[in-house]
Order: sequence, then structure tokens, then C-alpha cells
Amino acid sequence: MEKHKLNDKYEPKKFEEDLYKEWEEKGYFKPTKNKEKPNYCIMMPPPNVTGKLHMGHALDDTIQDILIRFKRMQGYNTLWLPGSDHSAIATEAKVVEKLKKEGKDKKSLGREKFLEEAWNWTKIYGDTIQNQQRKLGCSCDWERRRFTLDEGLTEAVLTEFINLYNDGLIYKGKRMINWCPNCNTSISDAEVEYEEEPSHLWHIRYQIKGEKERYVIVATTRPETMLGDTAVAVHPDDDRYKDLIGKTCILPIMNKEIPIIADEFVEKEFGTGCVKITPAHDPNDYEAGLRHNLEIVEVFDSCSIMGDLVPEYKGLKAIEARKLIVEKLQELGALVKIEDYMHNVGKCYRCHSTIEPRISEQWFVKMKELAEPAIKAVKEDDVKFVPKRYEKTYFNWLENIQDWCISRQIWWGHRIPAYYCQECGHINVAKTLPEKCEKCGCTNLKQDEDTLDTWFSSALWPFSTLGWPNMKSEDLKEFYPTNVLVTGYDIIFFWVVRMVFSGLYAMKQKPFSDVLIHGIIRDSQGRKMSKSLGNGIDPIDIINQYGTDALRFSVISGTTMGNDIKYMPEKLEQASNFANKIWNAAKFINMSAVSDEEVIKFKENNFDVNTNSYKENALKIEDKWIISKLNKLITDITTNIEQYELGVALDKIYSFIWDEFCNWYIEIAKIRLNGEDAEDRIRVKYVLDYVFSISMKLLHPFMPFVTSEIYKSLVQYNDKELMVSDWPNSYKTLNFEKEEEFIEKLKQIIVEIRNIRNEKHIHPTKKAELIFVTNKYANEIKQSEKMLLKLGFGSEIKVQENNAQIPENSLNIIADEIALYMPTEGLIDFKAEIERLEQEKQRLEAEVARSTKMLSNQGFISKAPEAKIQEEKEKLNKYQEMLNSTIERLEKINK
RNA sequence: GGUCGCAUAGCUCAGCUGGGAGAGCAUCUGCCUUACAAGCAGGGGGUCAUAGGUUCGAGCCCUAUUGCGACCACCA
Repeated sequence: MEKHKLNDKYEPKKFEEDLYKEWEEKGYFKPTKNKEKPNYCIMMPPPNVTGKLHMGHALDDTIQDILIRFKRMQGYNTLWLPGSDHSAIATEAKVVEKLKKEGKDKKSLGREKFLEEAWNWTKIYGDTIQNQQRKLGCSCDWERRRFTLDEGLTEAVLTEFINLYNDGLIYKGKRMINWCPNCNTSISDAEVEYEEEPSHLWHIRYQIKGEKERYVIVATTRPETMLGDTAVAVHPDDDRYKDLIGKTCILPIMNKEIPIIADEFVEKEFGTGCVKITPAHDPNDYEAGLRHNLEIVEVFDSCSIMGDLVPEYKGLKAIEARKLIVEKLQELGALVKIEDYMHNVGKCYRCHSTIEPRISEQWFVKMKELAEPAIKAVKEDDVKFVPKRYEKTYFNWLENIQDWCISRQIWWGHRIPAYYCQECGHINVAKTLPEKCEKCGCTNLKQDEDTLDTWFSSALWPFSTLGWPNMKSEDLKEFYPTNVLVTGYDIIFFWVVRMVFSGLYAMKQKPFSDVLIHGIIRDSQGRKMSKSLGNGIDPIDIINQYGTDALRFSVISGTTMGNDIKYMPEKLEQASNFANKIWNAAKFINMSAVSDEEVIKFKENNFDVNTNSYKENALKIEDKWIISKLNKLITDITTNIEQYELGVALDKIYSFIWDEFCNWYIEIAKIRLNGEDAEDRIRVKYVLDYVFSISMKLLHPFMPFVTSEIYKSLVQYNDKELMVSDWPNSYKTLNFEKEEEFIEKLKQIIVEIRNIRNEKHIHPTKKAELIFVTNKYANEIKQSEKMLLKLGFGSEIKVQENNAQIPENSLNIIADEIALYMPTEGLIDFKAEIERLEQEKQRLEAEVARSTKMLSNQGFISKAPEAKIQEEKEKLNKYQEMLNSTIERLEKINK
């Protein structure tokens, strides 16, 4: 295969787009139909069809892509299914706005024409986010992409509706619902957000009937609703009003008699202890009204005051009516006082208008029965939340759930499949217009005007996208239940809950095994990113500037699943520096003159694929060290990803590549690549290529582009392209404990040499003689001579046995079982050295004291694990030895 | 009112089942060492919010407190 040559500089723009195209064309994103391993499936949360990629998507999609790429490399038959949501209210609002600009309005346009406009709109804007997801590197199967309003999904929605209706779980009823006067539709409880707002408490006097001198004073935040009051309530135990219970009072303006009732929901301490009851416009009052059989008097219709109460107020909006009514009350002398008050007001989550609680006839899903199995599924760990604490959020919602209002008074969405008989009034529920009414047989039928809540269709997403209700669908059989759902905690209520109960109801099986919950990306000050604050970061801008890999790194590195992420732009610097680093490392590896053939041959001659082991003497100590480290890293990363610890996994690869591989192994390799031993040049090139290519594999799910591009330049590329290559395994045969230990000790010694040289400002050109004293590692040190000379700034290496003659005037550096003596002739001044040794002596004395104390601790000796005690004893011995040697040095120098 | 989270270096955060306090950025020192100055080698900097408790041993477990944040419920 033609080898790929890397550009001189890391410039992500030059290859990211091409790579993605190539992957897609080669069909890498599609399931492989590999039957050896199980299927693995993720459903992408469908973004708003007219939406635009924001940081939340970038995070969500990156997490999913990491998991999918990981599982794909592990050999699973993977499917990541993308799509988009019609986002009923949001899209309709946008279309309405567009029409408005063109001087048209929805009503006069008519339903048909309006829907045409809406479809056009989604066609124009519908692909934006998908193309942005391509830029993000999402390896999802675009050919399977679905839209919640497409034919198949509509079929699913109708089927689900009809099934629920036939099971008595959907009903139509007149109940209190949340009305958004701006969107002009009902919305569900989940779609109401509460916000604190400064308001007032108006105290209004209602006269007691037949008692000229007595009044009750009610306090209200909504005086305009008083027109619809049908009672005043007090607490049954409130001594102030006990005698009034059962009497009636006169409602001002309306001059209507209303009863005074007792109800425990009234709080004696709040306001005056008297509550006006307006069953038509307040959820609590509505409930109270039901308990006491009160009349329901509606004041407002969809947005303004109804005419039949007080004709002069007809058509007024709430705020306008409030002003007039307060004035009127004042005029009548019924207004006692106005108090400032902070009030929690319900707002529409889409348009932020104040919600008007209203009685209205709507369609509802009965929730109790559906909620129970959904609770059970999570309680029994059939569905697992990661992190687990979000289960509580889930339970909290389901255990207190109210029936779900699913009808919306808008046009963009699935029209409710209910047909009203115009003769007998019977409701016919069917997928298409029935020929005749199933009750009276007449043919005069009219379909319900309303559409369904957008979340009704998203609730079916995990199976409707796979072909449900066609139970014979191949995809449905293969991929349901899916494996993991990845989403932010902010839509547990909207979506996760509803998918679980819908899946359990329709499929009799959970929709997914794991729910991976991540946090929200905030700005560097911790604020939510929002349009109004203008603090949003556009992921596409980041990609253009730093590349996709950097963006992906920046949202994963150093994060914990479930916690919010404060987005630090500096992280992008780290990320692109890292990409640049590995780019250059690759360039270095490829610089060597050793040919691919030689490397491959070396492997063939020295590595036994059956036993996964190397021949005796095939590798040098440092080769074994890095291979052994890599081998452990493979295990770590694999378990970390499997446990969704993506931040930890990424940071481990980062530090392996940068600290171990680049800073140590490559430095060591340089010496050998320039050496005279031809065989060793091949060997070291082999190890470089091998270790680096495995590192690219481990890093690939996180940074797919740069790793793929680099991988193409490595010898391993002869195998397969990176994203469809095999995930590495670790093998016991590749653990080289002894070599690892030795190199770690040498590193310690070398760091110490550098430290000293740095402190004393010894120029790199000033080399020193290095005298190692050890019994255990004499052999290894001889083998590592060249490396030690280079990294340790040595002019010459000597190895001596313990109790050998040590030259005067030398520094000693001690790691476990190795001492290094570095003659200091012409290198340093002794005053400073004595000082250093004094400090060292103190440090060691402290260590010895600490260790001794610990070992003399009765509890420690009796209860700590044996290994721990042994370790501590060894530590003590070691420190004691070092201390003695330091003292010895000091004495010598002092002489 | 209920539930949950956070508090660790100047900043942003890791730290899995208790046993070494860590990373990136910033800062200081010295290096253009032929992959990389977007770099290399080092240094400084922390009573792990506070007070108790459990333990031989606590950043980690328990209790309380303080501060910040989120969500749910809601008082008219």
C-alpha cells in the first residue's frame, strides 16, 4: 500500500474534511453485520430540525461518538442512528414569524398552506445541523437518519396513540392545563419553568352578607381573576374566621354571593388567612373547587377576558384587565392595600410568556399505570443511570407524576387521530378517516384540529426509528433494546422518562440499558450559555480555528460525567498543542531510514502471534519498559471507557503519549537510531512504530481525525485503516515488571541529576563522570550505557559493586538499590552542596522518624494488612540507609 | 418546603473500592539538545470550606455548620 506522507505542519483543516468524506464513502459508519460480537446501538437524541449546533450538542455527540468508535473497534456490530425532531411549537413559532415578516398570517393562510410553508422551512434549514455533526466527526449511519414527522414515525405515533386509547390510557377531558397565551396552545407540566418575579399582593375586602360591619380581606397576586371567584376559603381551625364558615360574602364588582368555606390547604399565616377561590384559573383553587363542588366561572378564554361577565372588560388582556379592575376596586373602597411581593411565576419554556392556568378540554395520557413499570425498571437496575444519583431525579418526577397533557393547539405536528361524529358526538379513534361512525353509522365525521406534543413522538424514538410498529423489522430485532442513551440532565423529565415508559409499554422491553447523563456547558464565569447574554461559543468557530480534535479534547479532558463544565478556552490550546505534539512525534518516527519491510520482518522474526510473546533478547530493557507500560495502559483505558470514565481515560492516554513516550522513549530512541548497530536501529523503529500506533488506537475514539491521519503514515497501516482496525488487547506476556522497575529507577536518578544541574546552573555541555553503585542492576546499567550518557549528561559510565571505592568530592544520588556518584570536580561549589546535604539529612531524618512512629503504632501492627507493614518496614530500612550514606557524605565533604 | 450537587495550587478542574496530594493554564529559572519554542529541563505554590466523629490511618466514610449552585414542589 502506498505510504502516506505527513505534512510538515499540523493543520487540521487540511485533512479533517477529506477524511470524513472518505469514511462515509467507504461505509464505515454502517453496521458491519459482524456476528461474532453482540450488537451495540445508540440512538442520537434528535436535535431540533431547524436547529444549529451548540456546545451542548458538541459534548453530547462527542461522548456518543467516542463510545461508538470504541465499540466498533472492539468488533461490535455498531449502529449509531441520527435524526431530527420536528420540534412542534418551536418550529411553528419560527414559521409564523417568517410569515409575519412577509405580511401573511397563519389563520388566513389556512392549515394546508401553512404546513406547506413549514415543510419548506424544514427543507431549507433541516440539513444545517447534520452537516455540522459531520464536521464534529460523528460516525453515525446517515442512511438510517430519521425525522419525527416522516412516514414511518408518523405510523408509529398513530399506532401508539390508538393502542393507548384502546387500553384506556389516553382520554379526553376538561381539566386545568397550562396555557401559553403567546404560543396559543396548552403545554405540559414539564414545559413550564418557574421564575421569581417582583409583584404585589392586593388585599381586597369582601363584605359578609347580612352583616354590615364585617368583612373578609383576601390577599391575591392576581386581582383580575376575582371576577371568577366562586368562594372564599379559610382554614378550619382559624379562630379568627371560624364563625364565618358557611356564611356568604359579596364579591365586589360582580355583586355576587359566594360561600365562605373551610379547607385545610389554606395557610393561616399567609396574608390574611383568607383565600379567594377561582377554580377556573388556579390549580389549587381548581382542586379546592372540586372538593367543595364549586361553580367554575371562566374569566379568560385563550387570551382575553370573556364578554359575558362584565361587558366593559370584554377582550382585555390580563394585564390590562388588572389595571382597570384594581381601579374599580379602589373606587368601590374594596381595595385595602397593595403590598410588594416576590412571586414565582410559571413561564413557557419556549417563549417565556407567563403561563395562564386554564380549564380546557384536552387529551391526556393517564400516567400512574405507565409510571409504575418505569420506576421498577430503574429500581431493579434493568435501566442504569450513570452517575447513579440522577435516579433520584427520575424517581422524584415519576412518583409525583400528573397526567400528561398531549394535545397542542398548533398545526405543525402529528394530528390527533380522533374523528368526531357530527351526529351522535361519538369519538372514533383510527389511523385514517373512518368511512362511518362506529356508533351511529353516519358518515359526517370531522377530525380533531389539534396536534400531539412533540415529545409524544420523541418518546418512541428508540424503536420507531428501527421500524416499529413493524415487529418483523430486521433492525428492530437486531438493535432493540439499545445500549446507552446519552443526554444532559436537563431533559430527563422531557424525554428519558417518557422513552422508558413508552418502550416498556410498546415493546414490553426497556429502550436502553444505560442512561449516561452529562452536565451543561457553561461559560468561563459559570453562566449558562444563552443568546440573550451573547456568551455562547459556536463549536463551528472552534473547529475552524483549532480543528475538531481539539474541540473534542476540550470538552472531555478533565471532566466528570454528570457535572457541569465551565468552558475554558485555554483548554483548546492544550488540546491543539497535544495534537501538534503527536503530529511531530509521528514525523520523527517516520524520519528514520529503516524501511517498512525491515520493520515487518523484525516483527515476524521476533514476535510469536500465537503466544503473544517476544523471543528472548528480542527487546532491550527500555523497549520492554515502554511495551509493558503500554500493555497496562490498554487495560486501563478499556475499563475506563467501559465505565464511562472518559475524562480519566483521555488524560491517561495524554500523559502516556506525552510524558512517557515522547519525553522518555523517543529521547532514548534517538541515540539508538543514530547508532551503529543496524539490527538495533530496526528494533527501535519497530518499537516506536508499534507503541505509537497502539497509542493512536487508544486515542482514536477521542481524537479521530489526527489519529487516523497519522496512522496512515505508520507501518501498521498495512493492516487496516484506523477507525476499522482492532482495538488493542493487553497480554500477560507483555508485562515486564523487572524492566519497568529498573527504568523507573533510572528515570528517578536522571531527574535527580537534571535537578541538581539545573539548581547549580551547570551548562549542558559540561559532562560528568557517572559512577553507579549497585549489586542488583549492574547488568542492566551496562546495557543502558548510551542512554545514560545522553540523558544523564555523562562523560563516562562506571559500574561498581557495593562497598567499592568511591571518589572524593562527588555527589550521590540514591534510588532504591542504586546509588549514583557524580564527581563534582569543576562542576559545583561545595558550600552549596553541604547545604543541600544538610537539607537532605533533615528530610531523611524526618522520614525515618515518621516510619519508626508508624511501625511502633500498636494498631497499625495489629490491623494493617501484612503487605502494608512489610512495605513500611522496607521504607524505614531504605531511608535509614540513605540517611547513613548522606551523613557519611557530609562528613567526607567537611573533611 | 423537598431533593441533589459543589467547596482540593493564583485560575479551571482530576483524584475509581480509605494508605503517595495531582494535571492543564499562569508564575519563576535555565536551555533554539538535528520531531515539536505550539518545544525541552527544572523550581516555587495546597491545614484538600469549618467543627466534631469512625479508623492504626481520612481529600475520600459518618454527623453538624457555613458559602455557592441546580432541580422539584409551591403559599393565594
